[in-house]
Parts: sequence; C-alpha cells; structure tokens
Amino acid sequence: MALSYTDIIDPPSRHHAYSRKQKSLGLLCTNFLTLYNRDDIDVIGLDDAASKLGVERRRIYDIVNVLESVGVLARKAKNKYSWKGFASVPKALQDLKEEGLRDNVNTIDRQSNNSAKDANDDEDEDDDSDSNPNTGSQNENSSIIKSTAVSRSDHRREKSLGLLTQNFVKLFVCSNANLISLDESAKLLLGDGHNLSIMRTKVRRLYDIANVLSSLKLIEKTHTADTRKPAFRWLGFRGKSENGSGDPLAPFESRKRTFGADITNTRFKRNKMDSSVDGDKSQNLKMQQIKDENMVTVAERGNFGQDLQQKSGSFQFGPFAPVSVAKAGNPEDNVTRIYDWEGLSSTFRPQYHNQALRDLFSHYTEAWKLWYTEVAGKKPLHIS
DNA sequence: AGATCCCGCCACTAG
DNA sequence: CTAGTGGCGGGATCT
Repeated sequence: MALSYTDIIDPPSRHHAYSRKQKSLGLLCTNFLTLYNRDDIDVIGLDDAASKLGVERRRIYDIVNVLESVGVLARKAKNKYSWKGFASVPKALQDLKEEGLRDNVNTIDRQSNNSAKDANDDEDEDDDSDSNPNTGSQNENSSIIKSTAVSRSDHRREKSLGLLTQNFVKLFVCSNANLISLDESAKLLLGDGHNLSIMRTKVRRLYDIANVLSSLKLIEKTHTADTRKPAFRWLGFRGKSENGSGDPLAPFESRKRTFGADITNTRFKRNKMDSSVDGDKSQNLKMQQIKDENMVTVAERGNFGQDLQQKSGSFQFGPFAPVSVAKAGNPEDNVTRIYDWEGLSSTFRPQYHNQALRDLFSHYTEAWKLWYTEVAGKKPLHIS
C-alpha cells in the first residue's frame, strides 16, 4: 500500500479538491480520541465535541454509539457522555463475550429443520441489563409467555448502530475466527437471504463501524486469503490464541504517516451537484419485514469442540505478558470460517482476572496514548 | 466497475 | 411542541 495519496495536507492555498478521506469517520474518531483521552476529562458534551471537531452533530452520534458499545464511553444524560477510557474495553469485551455465549445457548438446537433457511434476522438478543433487585416477587419464572413480540417499541433499537457493533464484535470474541469477510459478517448479522437492498444498507453500516473500530485498533480491514473479498481481522485481545506473532505491542514505531493532525475536518461539502432536487418518489417502500425472530442457527458449525479455555488459574502476568496464552492453536490461517461458538457453553467458569487484566491493560493504554499523539494515522501491521 | 462510505433528510423520541 | 437522536440510502469518491 503505497501511500500514493499524499494527502499531506495540501497547502492551504492550492485549490484542493474535496477529499473524502479527510472526513472519514475513522479519522474523526481518532481526533475525538486525541481530544478526549485525558485524565481530566469526565464528561463530554456532544455539542462541544461537534464544534471542536468541526463536524455536524450527526457524525458525533455515529462515533459515540460505537465507542459506547465497546465501553470507552458511557451515556450519562442527554447530550452528555462520560469518558471511561480504554481501560474499560477489556471488561466490555468480556461482557460481550459472555453475553454472546449465553445467548448462543439460547439458540441451541432447535434445529427444527423446517424449511431451509427462513430467515431472518439478526439474532441477538438485546437488552437485558437491568436486573435490579426490585421486588419482582410475583412468581418468577414464567417462561415464555411474555416473549411475544419483540417489539416493545424498540423496534428501533434493533437496528441501531450500537447493537450492530456489539453483535459484530461478538462475532470475533465468541468464536475463534480471526478473519471474517465483509459479506459473511453481513450475513451472520442478519439472516441469510435478504433483499439486496437490506444487505447493502447493512454493509454500509458495517463500514461505518469498521472505521471506528479500526481507529481503536480493535480490528483491521483486509482481504481474505484468496485475496478477493474485503474482510476484517480482529486485533483485539481475547483469550484467543494469536498465532505466534509476538507481543502485540511490538508495532509501535516506524511508519508514521503524518496525517494532518488537524483537528478539523474541514468544512467543504461534497459538492453535490445540486439542482434538480426532484421531488420525491415514494420513499417508503420499505417493507415491514416480518420478524418472526427465529433463531438463526449460525451456519452449520463445522467446529470441533476445543474451546479456548482462558487461562484460569495462573495469573501472574509479568511485566508485560502478552495476552496470548499461546496455546498451540489450530493451524488455521486462511479464512477460518469456523465459528465454533457452541462448545463453550461451559456455563461456569468465572473469570476473575479482571484485576490482572486491568494492570496489563494499563500498559497498552500508555502505549496508546503515546502512540496516538505521535502517529495519528493508521498503520496496519499487516501480516501479509 | 466495483468497493467504500459521507451527507444530511427526516422519522422517532426524550423532555 | 421542540430539541436530541439516529435510521437510512442516494450518490460522490476511491480503488
């Protein structure tokens, strides 16, 4: 990838054309992080962010939603978010993982082979949370009755960027896949057969998400082994065995690619030819999808049991101890399309190492800060 | 010719 | 009702 583009901030004078990459969500996210990744930051006002970063508020929502999904931010109130920092990412991922696995169990067998795929829908579960202790007496249990329609007015939440982000992350964190192609994700994230239109929209969202996750360095955009289709590679940690690559933070240094460091995505708008506004056309042709919330059995599962047990026991990370427990994994490289979420339903197996993780993670945080301030760009350490 | 994905209209919702 | 949120998808840009 040569950087053919010299977007070395063209001189302010030379007429410049509009450049889409200067306004990408990823860059915006990086700037956002640079701006708020500080100790003395506790609350973040969306208006403030928008004006400081020079973008419309709409864009801030995009970023904030995915950042929240990964634990970097937490919504406080209207127009207000609190900064949690990278330190809470591990915890968030862990939670997602548990949630994902648990949920998965939910879909279990029921392999009622009905007709072949029927479709639909994003699996996912959704909000749970609030388990507040309120009385609740009334006989609990209850089973199924209320599950009726999912709806509950949150039809909207179902398609939110935030939820999609979490499900996307779960894809990696709950399986041993390291690389998932774009369309595979889209398919996994919603059913199999779908209108081209729905699929396209989903993919657009996936790109949005991918951009900010890339900015966080949790994933990286690449291509499948057979170099054909675009795909995402998970860079985040997880008990997952990383194939031998040494320690994760090796890649600091070199490759700096100067970016403008400009905190503002300048304001030119995409020229939009304008005129001919044209009227309208039936806009809502959206179909009401039926939503029968069936569980989607995730692809056949060609897995094999082997669950990656996380290091239980031994904790004692040394000064650095890479997360990878280094377990001789399977020699898989290529496209791993084996999602083996399943076997690991081992319900119990509490994991306490949070403390340790936190410690460990602080190292990353340090490195990250430093790294961010120096290198703003992304610099993939592609494995080729 | 795709693959990416910015932009902002406008439907929903919280207040 | 108004302001805050944020689906959605047209179509400009970038491979």
